[in-house]
Amino acid sequence: MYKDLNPIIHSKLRLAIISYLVANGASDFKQLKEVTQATAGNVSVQLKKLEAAKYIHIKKGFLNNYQHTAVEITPEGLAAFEEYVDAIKKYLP
Amino acid sequence: MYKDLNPIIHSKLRLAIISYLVANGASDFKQLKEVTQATAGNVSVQLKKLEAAKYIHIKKGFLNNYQHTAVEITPEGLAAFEEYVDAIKKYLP
DNA sequence: TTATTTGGTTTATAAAATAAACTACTTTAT
DNA sequence: ATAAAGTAGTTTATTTTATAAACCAAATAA
Repeated sequence: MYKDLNPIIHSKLRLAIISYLVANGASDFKQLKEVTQATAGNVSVQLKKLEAAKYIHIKKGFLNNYQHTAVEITPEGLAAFEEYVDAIKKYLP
Repeated sequence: MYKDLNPIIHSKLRLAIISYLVANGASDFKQLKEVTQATAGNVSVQLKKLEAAKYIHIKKGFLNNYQHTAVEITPEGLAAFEEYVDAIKKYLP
């Protein structure tokens, strides 16, 4: 069933972000923007949606006097990603 | 880059439809509606988008007095699907 | 001190996804 | 013969999404 693809994960940019977090551990706003090559606005919006879904945790602070937004995946986020992977694999040869 | 995921294929329902066509050859409206468990309206809209992208070919006719909409994937559709598969695999463990 | 850069957020808009309502024709029941 | 029900889809309306442009605040450089 096509609805098995969790729409929170399925978004192109959110999938890229979650996938990166799963593969590389914790990250931050700047790095996620770089690796995805998305605009800052888009990254900001999608991080908020992932946080609202409790798939990531966002911690704002400072690093070398500049603001710094740390991002880490939650256990729920990891579980949702794994479910998503199982679901989408059914569509791939 | 997250933009490598072809948005025409990436849609949940369109991915289910294209994937089914690739795996099972030609199909028709009714069968695609059944296997995806989507509403008729949603199937109708997504088939039109796939046709507009020239990823499928739609042939309307009659079968046992009832209208019948045959659907088959085009070579462009198959190529786009294969590219999509390569792209999304980069996000999966 | 006035630019410029860094690190973001908010806002505006266009595009998507989806289901409800509708159309047209066929078959069945009365 | 005609009303009711079923088949096969399309169109329309509505809610979400995705996205980038414009914006904001603080730090550093000129």
